Amino acid sequence: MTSAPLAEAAAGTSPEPAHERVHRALRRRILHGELAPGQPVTLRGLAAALGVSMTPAREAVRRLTAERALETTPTGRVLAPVKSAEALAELLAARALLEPELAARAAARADAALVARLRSHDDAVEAALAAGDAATYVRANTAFHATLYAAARAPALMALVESVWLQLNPSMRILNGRAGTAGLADHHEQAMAACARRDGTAAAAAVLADIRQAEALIAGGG
Amino acid sequence: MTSAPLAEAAAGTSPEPAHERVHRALRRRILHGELAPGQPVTLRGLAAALGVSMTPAREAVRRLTAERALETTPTGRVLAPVKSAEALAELLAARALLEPELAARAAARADAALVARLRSHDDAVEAALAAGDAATYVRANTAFHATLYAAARAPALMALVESVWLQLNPSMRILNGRAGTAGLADHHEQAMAACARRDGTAAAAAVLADIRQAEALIAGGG
DNA sequence: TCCGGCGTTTTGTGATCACAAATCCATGTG
DNA sequence: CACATGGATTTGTGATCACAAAACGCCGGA
Repeated sequence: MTSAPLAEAAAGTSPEPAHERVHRALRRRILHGELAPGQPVTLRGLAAALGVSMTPAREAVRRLTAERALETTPTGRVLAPVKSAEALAELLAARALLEPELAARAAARADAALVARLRSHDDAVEAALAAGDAATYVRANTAFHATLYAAARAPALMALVESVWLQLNPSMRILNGRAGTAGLADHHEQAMAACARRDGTAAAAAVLADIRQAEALIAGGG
Repeated sequence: MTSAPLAEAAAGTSPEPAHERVHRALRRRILHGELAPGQPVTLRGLAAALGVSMTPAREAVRRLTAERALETTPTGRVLAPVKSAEALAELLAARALLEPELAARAAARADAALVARLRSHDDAVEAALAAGDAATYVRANTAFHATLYAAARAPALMALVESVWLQLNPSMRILNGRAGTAGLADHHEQAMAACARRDGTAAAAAVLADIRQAEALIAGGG
């Protein structure tokens, strides 16, 4: 197997370790909500799927479990965690504490290019919402927030928020699947307007409202 | 050569994996500030120090790097991260966002036993401060906060805060080494009083003041 | 005294293997 | 028809190995 060491060796510029590639691939799947809660992740299966041996697969899984994106049972089995309603509420509380700060910092550094990228992601959000495509919605919504916060240039805070998303997104997919109502993008609009004005306070308020809306959705959906 | 599989096998109740033991041991060292920033951590060295092979050592290191407690250079070397002043400020900002919430939740659930445990840890803090023992101070101070927040029963928030501590503590040791001033425990006193009264707001305020003091310390120390 | 080059040693990486435990599934029994 | 029980299979774990690259130290020259 893995008879082909991949053509990227020809590029020469990026001798990326295999375990990092596995980590990013699995992380992306989780962040996009493609991994259902409770779904097991086997080392051999993951390794075979990406054409590597068990060792880098194990390293990638360990990293994700450290980020709480995966869960290890007492017997060593690894699976996407099933979050209780209380756990989801706690994660949303964490978002409510962290993300407004990130939004405020981002808005203070915003420029036209950022607003344009945000607009592009928000269009995708609304399109997915209209089409009832839950998976695409989660991906686009995450991309919107990630793009906004990246402008804050606060890597440590960003890492904390991403850890929360990794825990939240698998469950969000199911949640949004049954709550495909409209009008969810209003706060995105406010956030973009705040960025255009470099208004950090308004951006923080918009993001907080966005999160509060998600909280209400969970509380309502039970 | 790990000739002795440890007597814990006799207990029978906990067949704990080796990689978890390595992870906890290394994590404890980092949390206690025993690992100086920039100090390298070699896989073989770590494995030999704990009597295991490279594989579990590698897994433990991966977990810690995922928690941002360790850093990987482009060449694969692993070392305790050297934080810039901006990075430290960002981490303290994260503490200021998260810990007051945890303190408020903890105070609402506080009982006499908790206050007693906090008192015990705070005594150790003041003793270490008086003795100028930086390492013990970091350990006792962390134990005080950890004990308080554990009462909040918010595991996800707690995990985020612990990740911040892991990044902060190695640098804190150096910082406190040169700033051994007195009167630092006042906010701990206020926090314990707030817990005794079940006053969440006051507990949050006390913790926030504690963190602001640390921020001022860093800003002053430059 | 400082600096560049070269060989040795150290180090991370990924694959493979043996082993024990857990899981799964089918079968038989009440 | 529900449920326990048996064995076959899957799975995580930890050790070991070969390999390439990086780090280190030494030495000679300017």
